[in-house]
Amino acid sequence: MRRRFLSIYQRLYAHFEPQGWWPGRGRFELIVGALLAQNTNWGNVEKAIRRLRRARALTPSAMSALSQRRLADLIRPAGYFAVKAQRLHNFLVFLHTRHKGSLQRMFRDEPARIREALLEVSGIGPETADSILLYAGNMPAFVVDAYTKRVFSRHRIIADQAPYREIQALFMNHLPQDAKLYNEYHALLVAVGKAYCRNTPQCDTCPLRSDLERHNIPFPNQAV
DNA sequence: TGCCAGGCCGGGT
DNA sequence: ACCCGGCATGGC
Repeated sequence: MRRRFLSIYQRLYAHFEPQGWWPGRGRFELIVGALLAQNTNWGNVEKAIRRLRRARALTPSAMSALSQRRLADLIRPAGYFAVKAQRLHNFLVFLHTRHKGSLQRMFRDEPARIREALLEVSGIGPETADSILLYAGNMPAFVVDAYTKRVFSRHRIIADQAPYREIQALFMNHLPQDAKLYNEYHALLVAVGKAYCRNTPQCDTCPLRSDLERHNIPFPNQAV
């Protein structure tokens, strides 16, 4: 099983360019991106981030100074703008009360404790918490998203209804605890998911096709 | 045109 | 412990 997790990664890595998700961005911008990206097209998230940058609102203190209404207006292109403005606000309150508004302080904590604390914030669920740990904190937390579930359940490695923690544990128990690896693996799964593993799968040209064949798994678009 | 995108919450069984 | 409706914009 350990080999299989690595071979899937290697096959994806060979097929796609390195994805380099979120390089050279500030931590706060990454956290904002993680919240805005919830069930949302990434292009729309980038628009919202650009608007925030233009408004010089991409620091915790600057964003805290905005009214909910103004914040919601700035992030409008990302969709769900009212809920997301509230969620950003919830995070800012958490950061302020628990870490004096300092991300530096927040990330000094143990990853497991940060995660637990983040999950207490309304609007931050398991995936968003892990995205924050991984992409903003450079901590080895594997991020499980809709594509991860889809790709791996179609390969019969996990059940379709498998709970988040179970899937995450599977990855983390079978891979080295390496933030860089988790970052790239997750990004590659999104890439292959978008290109080949939608509702109508394109398995015949998918880079993971040989993996399906080796394990005698019928293509999802074939009758089982 | 309709469907979908890097979820999560709150209320109901 | 699940299941579901709601949340919303922009791109194809």
